[in-house]
Amino acid sequence: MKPETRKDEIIITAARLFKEKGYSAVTMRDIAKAMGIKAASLYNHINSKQEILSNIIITLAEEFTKGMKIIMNSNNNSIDDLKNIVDLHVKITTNNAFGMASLNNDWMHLEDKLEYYLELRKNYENNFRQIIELGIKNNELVSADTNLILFSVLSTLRSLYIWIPNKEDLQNTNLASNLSKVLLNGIIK
Amino acid sequence: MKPETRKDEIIITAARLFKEKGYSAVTMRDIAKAMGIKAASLYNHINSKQEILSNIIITLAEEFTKGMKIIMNSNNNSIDDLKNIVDLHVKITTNNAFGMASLNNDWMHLEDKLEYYLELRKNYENNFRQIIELGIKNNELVSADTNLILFSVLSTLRSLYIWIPNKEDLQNTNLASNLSKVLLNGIIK
DNA sequence: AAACATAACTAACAAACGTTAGTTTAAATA
DNA sequence: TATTTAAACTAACGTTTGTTAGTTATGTTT
Repeated sequence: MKPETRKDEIIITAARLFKEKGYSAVTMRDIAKAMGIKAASLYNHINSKQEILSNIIITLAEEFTKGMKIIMNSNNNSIDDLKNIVDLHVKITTNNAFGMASLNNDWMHLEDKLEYYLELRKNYENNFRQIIELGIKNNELVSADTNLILFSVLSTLRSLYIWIPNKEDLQNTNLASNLSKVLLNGIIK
Repeated sequence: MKPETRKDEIIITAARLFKEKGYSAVTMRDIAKAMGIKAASLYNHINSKQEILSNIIITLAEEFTKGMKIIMNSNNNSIDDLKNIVDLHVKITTNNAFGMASLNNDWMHLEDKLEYYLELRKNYENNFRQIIELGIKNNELVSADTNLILFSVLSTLRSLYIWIPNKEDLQNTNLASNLSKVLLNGIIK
């Protein structure tokens, strides 16, 4: 996530501040100050505070959608699908941990894009659930409650943004495979 | 979490709204409206908005501290300790899922009580880590990275507040034991 | 009946909010 | 050199924010 345009710089700066205090607690003056300019100057590059938020969230949500589509279209078994989902979360979160905080905590402040976001999320979860159900059906996974497995795995993956920036000792090359072991060993048959 | 005093009613109402939109996005007028009164009337019962937040969060944080102390003082093996921690989270979250949202997402808006909260949280995580380390040392748990196990389990437990209110199909009597299986089977030797 | 307590109210405050309008500066292009 | 463009600026706007002060209504206790 390197800034290419001035608009990108604003979005990246905002995402960093949104992670620390949440969307509602960050003012346009906060964002401007972090960039060394005045709040009004931001409006040469963006149309509204809301636009910053939806840019952060929708970009990420679409990355997940795209990644999931590739996984669903592959002909792997369920366990490899799950490992690829872990990889997907680790990769996206490593590239943009700040943005992931907004995705997790500030999606309800989306206005125009709220409905679209909720649809993307619903579809993502449904695909995830489908992979788990198929794994149970094919006897690759233990037959625990599907929603409980989904909840457990997804909760951990969604919390990655909190831990990844703080832990260089968990080097990211191995993080995904180590995480897969801890997360999936309990449900693999 | 039944309201006993008018102050309790305010805190419970506020917690519900805080869960939906976050502390910063909820106004005193929002809270008042939800109770059918005017914002100024709230100040007959509480001293500030901040007081509402710290009441919600510190009460819960101290419940966790108390529960952890009991677990640490028992002479159980590590696996039973972990199961008891799962129970503790399920119990507290079931009783006050709204408040748990504030604990997870709005702790950074604590002012006077921030330092105290961070200390409670640090101690809790250290105790949790200690239990895992002892389990590995005693050959009860697989020797994966301690912090990775801690992160994985704690992420799921901290996200319970999102799922518990929506899922009556996961009946709470069995939730804790089912969750223990999914969460812990992967790390138990 | 008088005094008190509880819990609401109206009205207003200063500060902070997102945003707009119009202007200036400096660098790139013609 | 003249023109254009990018990106900053100052000043202000109407609104919303948390909060305070003083008042009123309704029961409860003396």
